[in-house]
Amino acid sequence: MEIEPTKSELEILQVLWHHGPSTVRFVNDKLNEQKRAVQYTSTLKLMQIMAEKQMLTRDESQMKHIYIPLIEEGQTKEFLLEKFVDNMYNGSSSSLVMQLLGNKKTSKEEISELRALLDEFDKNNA
Amino acid sequence: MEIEPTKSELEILQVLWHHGPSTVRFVNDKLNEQKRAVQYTSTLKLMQIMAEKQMLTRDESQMKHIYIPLIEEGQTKEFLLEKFVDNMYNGSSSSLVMQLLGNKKTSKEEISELRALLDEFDKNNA
DNA sequence: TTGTTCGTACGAAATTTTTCCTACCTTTGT
DNA sequence: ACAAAGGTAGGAAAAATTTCGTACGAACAA
Repeated sequence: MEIEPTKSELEILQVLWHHGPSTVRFVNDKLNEQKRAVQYTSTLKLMQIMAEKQMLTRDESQMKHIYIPLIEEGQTKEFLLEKFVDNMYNGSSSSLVMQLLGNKKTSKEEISELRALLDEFDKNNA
Repeated sequence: MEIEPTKSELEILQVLWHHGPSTVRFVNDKLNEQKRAVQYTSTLKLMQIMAEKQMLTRDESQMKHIYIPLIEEGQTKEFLLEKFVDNMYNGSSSSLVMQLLGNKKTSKEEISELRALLDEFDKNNA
């Protein structure tokens, strides 16, 4: 993995990962709903660039091109998370989680969820 | 908190947080040791800009100015982590931790560390 | 004293990322 | 047929970030 999506590229990838292959129009609408105001041609341009970079591919058989992510969600996020942990917490995952637990915005539900995950993990790795 | 350090700014902040108030020379040396080749004047410029932005302040009483972080480590990292979780995992911390657990690079030690953290947390919040 | 080293200031340039204008083509509705 | 709506392509510009050259003063060593 040598591909590091920029902030805006990641926004687009999220839409495609979440909703599957989509037109530019669809992605642009989602961004405007969920994120911020952005012109159609800006999104178009970015997605074209992403296709050049081999981050996406597209089906041009119809006039409305369908864009398809070429990089896999889990793999990409794992890569980005690893970089984040390295940069911010000197590679220590537990430091990150400690920060998470100290964060007021992390809800009780999230925390019991965390505990369940860890139990599950232990069970499978006993 | 409205201050969002850039990638390079964060590198500088990490040095200052870790080593305390420092000269440009010191920070630049650390960056070259730990990160990548970068000219002295580049680091200088960046730290001057950060001072303008009120991210740092400096003691100019000596010729070698001493730069001091104005934003707090924990608070800043919490903010950045929250944004990361929002952007990448739609705000779900447990999704992030799940990714962490699935990551081969997360060691067994890290995981028992995690479990200990969670136990500790529960004890204090029973 | 004099030259070398080390510091800051400043401006400009290079790079990266993001945004949008314009042109032009296709589809659709009247 | 024709206008309106919606599509892509491409270039340029804007914005954000990063890098560095040059000038010049202070400290220091010979």
